[in-house]
Amino acid sequence: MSRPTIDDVARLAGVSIATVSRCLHMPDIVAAKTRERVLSAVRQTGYNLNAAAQSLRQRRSNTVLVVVPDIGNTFFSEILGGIEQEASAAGLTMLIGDTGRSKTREDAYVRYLLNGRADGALLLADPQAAWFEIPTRNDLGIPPIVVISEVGPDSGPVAVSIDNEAAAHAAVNHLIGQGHRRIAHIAGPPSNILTAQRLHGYRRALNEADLPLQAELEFPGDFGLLSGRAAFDNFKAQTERPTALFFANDEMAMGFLSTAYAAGVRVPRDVSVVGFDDIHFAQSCIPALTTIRQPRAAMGASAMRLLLSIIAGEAAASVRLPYELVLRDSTAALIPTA
Amino acid sequence: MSRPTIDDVARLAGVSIATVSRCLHMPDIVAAKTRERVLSAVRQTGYNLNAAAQSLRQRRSNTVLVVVPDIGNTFFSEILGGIEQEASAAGLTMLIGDTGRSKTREDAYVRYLLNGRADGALLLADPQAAWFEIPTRNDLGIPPIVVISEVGPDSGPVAVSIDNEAAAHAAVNHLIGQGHRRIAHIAGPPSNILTAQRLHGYRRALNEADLPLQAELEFPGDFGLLSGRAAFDNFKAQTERPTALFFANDEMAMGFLSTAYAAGVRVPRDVSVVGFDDIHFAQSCIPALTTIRQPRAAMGASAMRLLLSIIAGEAAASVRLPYELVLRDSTAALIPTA
DNA sequence: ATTAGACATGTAAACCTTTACATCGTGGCT
DNA sequence: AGCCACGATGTAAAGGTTTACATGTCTAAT
Repeated sequence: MSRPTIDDVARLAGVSIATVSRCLHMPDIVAAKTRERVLSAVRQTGYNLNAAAQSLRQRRSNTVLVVVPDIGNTFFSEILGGIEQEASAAGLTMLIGDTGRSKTREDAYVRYLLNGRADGALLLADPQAAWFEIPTRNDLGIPPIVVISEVGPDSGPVAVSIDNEAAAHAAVNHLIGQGHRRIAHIAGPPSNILTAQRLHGYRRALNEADLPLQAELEFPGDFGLLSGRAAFDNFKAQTERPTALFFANDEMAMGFLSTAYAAGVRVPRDVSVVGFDDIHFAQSCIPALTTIRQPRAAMGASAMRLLLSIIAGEAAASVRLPYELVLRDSTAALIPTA
Repeated sequence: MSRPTIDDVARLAGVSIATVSRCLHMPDIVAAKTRERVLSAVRQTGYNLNAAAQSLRQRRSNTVLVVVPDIGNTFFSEILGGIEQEASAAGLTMLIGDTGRSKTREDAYVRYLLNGRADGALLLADPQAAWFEIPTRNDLGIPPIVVISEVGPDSGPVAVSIDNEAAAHAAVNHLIGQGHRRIAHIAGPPSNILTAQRLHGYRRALNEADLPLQAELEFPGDFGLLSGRAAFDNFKAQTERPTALFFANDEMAMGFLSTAYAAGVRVPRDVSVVGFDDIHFAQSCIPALTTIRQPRAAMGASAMRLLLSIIAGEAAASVRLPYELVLRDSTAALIPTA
């Protein structure tokens, strides 16, 4: 009826429960003959370890929680790969919590961590308030947290990120270098910390090239396909259209590309486009998208290693990794109009 | 140094641990004044429930594990949304395990479930062997499993799916209805159960229209962007090119679209394209992709409800949900060549 | 022959909750 | 006045491991 326990195995094998436990975790210190008998009893009973009891006793769960704002965002998958690699090398199981940007769900995962179901958490982007209300006092035995992507200026938790401001600056500089003078920026959602940083990079690049900042060239956006479409309408409505667009992420750029194509506006002939993130589909856009690549696998791995060392009680500081401007076919030198 | 326990709270509030527990779970049966004192003690100590102890005592974890073969595949996100909704309504936390199609990782999640860390599991697509070696004997207290998408003919576990064979048939029939006679199919990976079913649908449609099955019209594929590109090379190399292509998923179709575009082959003028899944980006392909939509949210919700009822000890049978052929711009009537 | 030590196994405590049952006090009823 | 019932709280057992320590056996060195 109910799960077999270690007692059942011990009884069947004619040994004590301590020996069973040892067979399972340190097989080499138990006599070969005994071990064989025990393992056979394990098979016969269909025994499985009770993780709750184990966690309770060991005061750890051998699990790492990765909290993602939106699984649908393809940006995250490669990061997860990097995390998994390091996690499983350290004997931890990686579990993903998808908040769907909902406060309720987010709270559920905060509780999950606080209740000791995970030995630590990795937060991907867009960290909402709930996580920062967690006291970091490890005198309370609260599991450590590492943030991937940016954290606010108060920078409570340890973080792994690229320099978003510099990357945005590089992207816009590339456009300026190609002769563009009227460059628009489609921003991310205002709530996102990255939005401000990428916007700053955009503005700084314009400033340094003595180009004017114009409010009508800063389009709102929310990182979704639809924002990209809206950006096209916005673009089209302008009396003096920008010749280049810098999107705060690839998905919006893709939304723009398809809408523009349908409306007969050609990229890069009529307008150059730069994205941000280098998501999987960026290479198969039409045209292939020039964008900023973040070293996603490395970011994940790096964050996981950081988390592990904090769990191990070592001091650890935030890490900044290099980005890369990937030149593809969506940008071209400005053709001076006659 | 270490986590505060319920004892610490009880001592501080001057009550027994039973009262503390009651305050946390059934606040209304404890006197208002006491409750207040206890809750304040909880705040002061920074107490958090120890999930391991709770699970151990209650013999359940209030967690559902969702196993995904590849988080990067955007196909899954909407399914997860449907699952989450039902799960949280039932008071369960949804956790995602990403196997990355690796046997090792998959085993890790099997163990996770078997160890009682989750009260049940939902498998998304591509179920590998490991899961089916799990004895379903619930006399051993093994948590139940529900599969989303197809299961093999032996159909051990309960499943939620669409009729892939019929859907493929409908897709190809649409092409035939538009006058196409030479229709190719780009299959999924041979290991995937869906591959065979979609292939059968394709073949049956051809058969019913008295069109010959030709080996050179059945391209291999693996559901990835690159297979789509390879399909283009394959397409281009044929002496008598197909006039329509039915891809076993959208991602491959997208790979084809961008390659074809770059090579000057126009869709749907030169060749019609149908995908499968209706992933997020299908609407913003160039041209927008005709495809089969699976009711993803409904599939997730349905599977979760099924799992819940099995957990509750009720009998439950597999469910089949309706699909939909979404007509967009990548297919057109065949223009008879002069 | 005696004993130190290595090796294999057993004993029992600790990990932290939940919950059935017991206790105690109070107010309402007869 | 005495009793019942009920509401609020306490007591203690149970849930299944891991692991420090104890025990016992055997080998090898003196």
